[in-house]
Amino acid sequence: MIQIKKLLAPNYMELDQIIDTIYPLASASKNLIKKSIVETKFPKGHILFRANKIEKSIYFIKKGIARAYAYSDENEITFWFGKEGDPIVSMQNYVNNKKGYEDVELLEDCELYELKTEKLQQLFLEDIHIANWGRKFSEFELIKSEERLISLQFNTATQRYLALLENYPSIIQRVQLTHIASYLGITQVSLSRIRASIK
Amino acid sequence: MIQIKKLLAPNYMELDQIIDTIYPLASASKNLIKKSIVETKFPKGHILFRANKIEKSIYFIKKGIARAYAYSDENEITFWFGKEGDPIVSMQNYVNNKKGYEDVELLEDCELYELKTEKLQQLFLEDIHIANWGRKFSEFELIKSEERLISLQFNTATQRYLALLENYPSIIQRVQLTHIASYLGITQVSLSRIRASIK
DNA sequence: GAAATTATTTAACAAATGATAAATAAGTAA
DNA sequence: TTACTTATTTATCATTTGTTAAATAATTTC
Repeated sequence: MIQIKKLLAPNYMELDQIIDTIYPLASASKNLIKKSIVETKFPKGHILFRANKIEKSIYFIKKGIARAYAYSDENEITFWFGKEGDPIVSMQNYVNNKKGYEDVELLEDCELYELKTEKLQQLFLEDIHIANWGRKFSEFELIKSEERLISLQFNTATQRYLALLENYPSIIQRVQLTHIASYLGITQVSLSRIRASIK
Repeated sequence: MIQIKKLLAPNYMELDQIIDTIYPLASASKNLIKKSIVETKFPKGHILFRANKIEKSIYFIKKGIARAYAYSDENEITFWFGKEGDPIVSMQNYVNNKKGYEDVELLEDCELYELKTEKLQQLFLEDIHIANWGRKFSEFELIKSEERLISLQFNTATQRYLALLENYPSIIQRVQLTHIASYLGITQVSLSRIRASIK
């Protein structure tokens, strides 16, 4: 079991690759972004974003995984997972300068690239290529969000679990089932039943 | 009943207001966008987008309502409603130049503003203000998508119905319940039960 | 307006999921 | 290792939602 984990463990995701995957930039523009980015590390369990706070940065994951969750009544509900290469953004914050409704918790020791939102906003107004990079960034996040939405609306819990297993095996291997159940919109008891039924 | 419908019927949404609400533009940039837009009309029932086709335009709704739906097995599932002021976009198309998976059907006689995607993409590369306008456009769509996602994941069907009633009363008054049930992720029988239970 | 069509509600039973509690398994720390 | 804590599974029963069919209501067409 531990061997499988090791085999599937993703490598570090380098900054250049993250930036280029969103939208290829000529080096002048790319350097403007890179100059604004610093690397940081936090241990497993660190709360990177707090609900009801205005966060001043967005991040990209070099190494590790994270989850975003919010509260419904007393219950903590996970609605997002991020792994190597993924951005960590509080959308209400990033887009509207409003307080976010989510906490972001690091589920492993993480290495992150940090980018101050204010600096990025400034670059959007100064460099058309970076403005288009920012446009593509949100477009891709939107595609992901829509896929997720349709998966929730169209598929049964069992189908959603199988899809997660298929598309993001590393999440299931690295994250505890409580969080996965909540991400799938079901209880952890229900997820256990589903796992038993598909064997 | 008909009187209530009339009272709540929204007015025409003018193009300037739609553009400005996304991101205020100086008149030079705004005119570049407006020059690329033409008005069109289609009758109720018209299929504006076809699944598995590459659509060449995006639209904004001046007057009327529309829905997007896709098929899961044999079942048609509505996952989006648009009303006056809303954009009609096939995301896979707009973002990735890929075939969309959805049909878009007009649920009333509609007046639309049409904007050729290719022309808009060109403007993104030529005008930094329009690039940022396009960025804000996707950012706001992303916020809406995330809200929808969280509503699906966090709330019961009854809560989702009540929220729709609260936030988009015009949808419930103008759209048949079959579509609303499918949008809420439940059957129309189940929606009937919910409606009966909250009286 | 009457007939035909479509939309919505109601009823009865099946299947899936939730809630609670207890049992087992896995992981952590002394 | 052993004890302790946390995670996961299993069991039971209640609630919600799905499925199918029939009844009623609303809308459309002639």
